Amino acid sequence: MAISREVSHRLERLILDGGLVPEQKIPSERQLAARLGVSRSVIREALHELQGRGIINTWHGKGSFVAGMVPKAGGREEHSPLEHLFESHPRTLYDLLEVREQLEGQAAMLAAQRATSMDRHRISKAFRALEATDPLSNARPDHGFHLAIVEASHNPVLVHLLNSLKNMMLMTVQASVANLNPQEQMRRKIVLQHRQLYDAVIKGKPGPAQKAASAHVRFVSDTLREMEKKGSKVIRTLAPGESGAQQFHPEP
Amino acid sequence: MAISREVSHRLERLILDGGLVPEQKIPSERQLAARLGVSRSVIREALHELQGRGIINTWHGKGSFVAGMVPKAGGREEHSPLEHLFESHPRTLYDLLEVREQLEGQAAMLAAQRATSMDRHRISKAFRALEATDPLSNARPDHGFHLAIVEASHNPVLVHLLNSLKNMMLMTVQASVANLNPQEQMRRKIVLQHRQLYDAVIKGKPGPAQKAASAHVRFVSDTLREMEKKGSKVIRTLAPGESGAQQFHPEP
DNA sequence: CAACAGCCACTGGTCAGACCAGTAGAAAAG
DNA sequence: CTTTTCTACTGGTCTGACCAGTGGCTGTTG
Repeated sequence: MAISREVSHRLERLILDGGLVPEQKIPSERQLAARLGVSRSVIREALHELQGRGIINTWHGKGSFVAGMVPKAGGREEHSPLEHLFESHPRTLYDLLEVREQLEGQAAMLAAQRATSMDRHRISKAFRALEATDPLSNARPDHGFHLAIVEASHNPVLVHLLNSLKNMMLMTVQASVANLNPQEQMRRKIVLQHRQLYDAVIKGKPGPAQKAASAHVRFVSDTLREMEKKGSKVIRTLAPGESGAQQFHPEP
Repeated sequence: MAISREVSHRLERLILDGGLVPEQKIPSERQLAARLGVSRSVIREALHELQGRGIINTWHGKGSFVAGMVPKAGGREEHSPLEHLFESHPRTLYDLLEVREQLEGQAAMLAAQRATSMDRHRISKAFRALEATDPLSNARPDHGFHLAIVEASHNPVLVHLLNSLKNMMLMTVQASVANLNPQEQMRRKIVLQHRQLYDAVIKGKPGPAQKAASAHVRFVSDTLREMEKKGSKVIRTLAPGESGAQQFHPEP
């Protein structure tokens, strides 16, 4: 097998296992060449393969960076069968939340088991940003916090699925925080749930982490349901400029 | 924009527009370099991008050829990022099984709760077919049984996800039954697990149903792992004629 | 004649070193 | 202090060489 192929596989594996994390800078071509004992051409060809499959982004003069493993929002409009179903039957939202409840729980459990010190650091950072921000103004910290946990599960399949589900939700429903936070009472509960989840994951308690994450999604789902029942219109429009997915893909 | 990117785009466009036909040989790197007035490095990097996307295949000493899009029954041939990842990193199989363990459990639980009389009838029918068939000869009854249960969960998101995951598995690994059944001992265990799952769902016991389904997937995963460790090559080729995608769409 | 071995002109794969072109931070100028 | 300039990075391109598979042509040999 060609060396460049081996290199690209090695890097890809490293990224999937969490050795290299989204947004993280990859060593320069010259450094990689020296460290792996191959010529720079080989490195460049390997990096171009990864570019081709959207795993890394490269900027002239700055370097190469790991891209998020999320389906691209920009570019081609591929309406998957599921998305189609989703648009025509908004009630599917609760089916989706039902599945998310399960998967977020599993992700939190695995994160509590497998998180490396760097994972914990990223989760903590995201958590601090979450607590520092007013959730009303911005949904990003909330996404960042949950994403950090999911990625700490070191299961690329899980990462991909949850990202798809979340993006799909955002196409129909404004992020849950925007819907729920207005009520101060709700806001407090959510903050508490986040803290419980954070503690469980950081302290490496799989069981409590799973329960906390599941309960959180469950709470959001139940509350949305109740709001709709009471006639409060759930915001189903997307805030302009917030595709929910693009933020992880600053296109080169 | 980098020249190599322009070249790869130009070639991709050419291929998509039909200027270059699958199986057709692409001009040699040196020819392309001379004809486009760029260095060979640029051509090689562009070709590596196309390789990364699975658009071309390259063989040392022979040349580069336009990859034939695998003609699937459905017609749509989008190599999702996840599928791509999956083909090049077989270890992801266990990540996938890890997620399936969770989702199949949830599906069984919901099925036990929500199955209508018609659902029960379909499940029973599929179960009888499963017990009547020799699993060695055909994997369809096994799929049919699990599918009936998943559909009885009445959660379209769950149905869709598990269907996708199963299809993805079949692209890399021959259906688990084909790998496991040869050992009579394994076969008995699997039959027993199926029966437990069936009983729990039909009798409307959510908890046991969930556990049975999860345990079943877990057992398959563990066994596959063990087989690979012992050196037994897990069949990773697809049986001819079974595309794995068409057989799970009996939906009207 | 046919079958074989060897040669040779391809193909892609790798290497080395040079230079161009953006970027960002440090140092010098205002 | 702010602004400009310099400098040490980053990736992008080019050149020319050599290694390594592939397959066809050719001369030898049975």
